[in-house]
Amino acid sequence: MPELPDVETVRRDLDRWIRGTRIVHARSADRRVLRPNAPSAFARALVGRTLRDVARRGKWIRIELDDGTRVFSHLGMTGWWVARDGDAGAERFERARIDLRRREHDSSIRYVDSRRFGRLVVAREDIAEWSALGPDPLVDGIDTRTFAAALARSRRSIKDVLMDQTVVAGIGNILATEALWRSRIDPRSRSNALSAADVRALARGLRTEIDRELATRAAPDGAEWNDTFMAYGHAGEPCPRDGTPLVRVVQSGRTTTFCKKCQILRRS
DNA sequence: CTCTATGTTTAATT
DNA sequence: GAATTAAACATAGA
Repeated sequence: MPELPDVETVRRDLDRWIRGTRIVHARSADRRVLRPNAPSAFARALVGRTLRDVARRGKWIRIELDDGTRVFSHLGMTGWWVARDGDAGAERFERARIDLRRREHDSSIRYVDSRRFGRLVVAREDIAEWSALGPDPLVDGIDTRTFAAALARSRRSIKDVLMDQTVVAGIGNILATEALWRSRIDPRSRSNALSAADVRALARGLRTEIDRELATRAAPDGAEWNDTFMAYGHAGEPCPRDGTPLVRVVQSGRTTTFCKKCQILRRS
């Protein structure tokens, strides 16, 4: 589920479901997802409060309550939120539920996460993970000068640097793979070897791919996980641009798929 | 049974 | 000390 466009889609859903409602029950027994808080603290902080707004930076969602309490949600690899009727039974892999009172009938939102890499953190102020995030492409935009400076600072591969949440928040394996394909840059290129034109192309590629994925998720058929990618997940298939078979390499433990012909290795 | 997976943190190694 | 890399986490699906 996770990566900027997916998380933004969840943020919009949550905002629609919960803004202005009052929490009548809250429960989670999952110490792993709640870390470092205890289950009792989660319920105690939420019950009776009214939900204000839902913000997002990178892959983190921040829900603000009327007393200033903040609930941070990270979806990990397999997390998402669903809305149900107040009396609906538990979902498969449900890790937390928040029951809401609204005019006529009650509703309930559920956090579902099979692998439990996601987190739900209750705090009185912003948590370190949130504050450490770099600029968000939608909230702040990607400033070419700042972006270029950050890329020039590292000798790591451009693929690794793109996924560094302190450089740009919200880029995961898919966005990095797709943006590099769009900007015709070999993912193994050293970050500090990119030219000014490369940096501009990459910023554009990121923005284009984010907008495209957001539109895909907002489409009426609502497809959440349909394969609309040019390179990601297509190793061995022809590059949509020039037909050369896409190759697969592993960088920092993550699969990267790219075209050796049109994605050129930058060397300094 | 084996392999891979949209992510992050931490331990180990260079 | 900084930078890399591997392992770990927990579970599903091919």
